[in-house]
Amino acid sequence: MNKKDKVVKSIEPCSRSKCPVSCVLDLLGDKWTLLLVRDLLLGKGTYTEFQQSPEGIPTNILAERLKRLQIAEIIEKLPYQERPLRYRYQLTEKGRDLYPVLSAMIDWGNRYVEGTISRAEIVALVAAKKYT
Amino acid sequence: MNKKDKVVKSIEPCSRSKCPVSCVLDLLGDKWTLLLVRDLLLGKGTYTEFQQSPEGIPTNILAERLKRLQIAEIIEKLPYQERPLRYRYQLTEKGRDLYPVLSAMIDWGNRYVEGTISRAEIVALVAAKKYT
DNA sequence: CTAGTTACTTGCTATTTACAAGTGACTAAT
DNA sequence: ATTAGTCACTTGTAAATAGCAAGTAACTAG
Repeated sequence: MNKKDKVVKSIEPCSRSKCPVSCVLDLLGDKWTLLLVRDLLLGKGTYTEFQQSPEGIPTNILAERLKRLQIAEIIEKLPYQERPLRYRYQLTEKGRDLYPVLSAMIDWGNRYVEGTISRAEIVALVAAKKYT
Repeated sequence: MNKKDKVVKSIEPCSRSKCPVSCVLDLLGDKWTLLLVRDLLLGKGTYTEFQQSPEGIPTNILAERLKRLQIAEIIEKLPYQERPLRYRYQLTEKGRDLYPVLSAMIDWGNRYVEGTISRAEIVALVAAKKYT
């Protein structure tokens, strides 16, 4: 095999078992992927917007995760301007339907992890365009 | 520092930001941890029961995750017999309250990942004690 | 006293992550 | 026309984590 094999392997879900939890974790089970889904749900869409989120995702990981999410058809990349041609990422229906998962995480985090900002605060920050 | 420093670092949640999603992922964002929570919700509790789950968790990872979940007070280890003394792990209230997260994942997985077994099938397998 | 079971631990290799720096396409300013 | 700047990545490398096989400790039953 060649050196230049930096192809993102599409990570066959259900490689470990047919359990839906296991399959979902094959796709989304890491520290960064659902943070991108969160950003997208909150209205972010460009590479630099993702980079600016407070967690500070490394750029190689960002690029790799965006590719995997596209392959999984959770997001799609669409041009939003010409001259210069620029793209933004957005959730597909499949991606938007991850909202209940995020929502359950927010509730649990707010209840059990001290110091987390509340759902209301998140919404307010987004409304005030102070979300970074 | 000594060689014998195999202490499980308690992974400070909120190390990256105060966002609840980020904090929850600090705790549970990997391919194995929520699978253990699933097993516990389905009634498993011993080390070998976890090992026998179809995904085949490596034993060092199993031991490490169990320690982290105890530190996070998501599970507790309780003796269930003497001679020989044996322990089983069980969810705390904090742990049981992760059910909505798992539930949302099951729904999404059933809808979007082809070939996953349905929630009904999981429940049936558990009822028939055929869940491994 | 030997074999078996349970619950891990250790050693080693392979894969993944993190961080810093670099690249290429394009545009706007001098 | 050259230079500087922005955006969206890519590359290189070190460090951390995962995966696999084997080993160990405590106990018990035969």
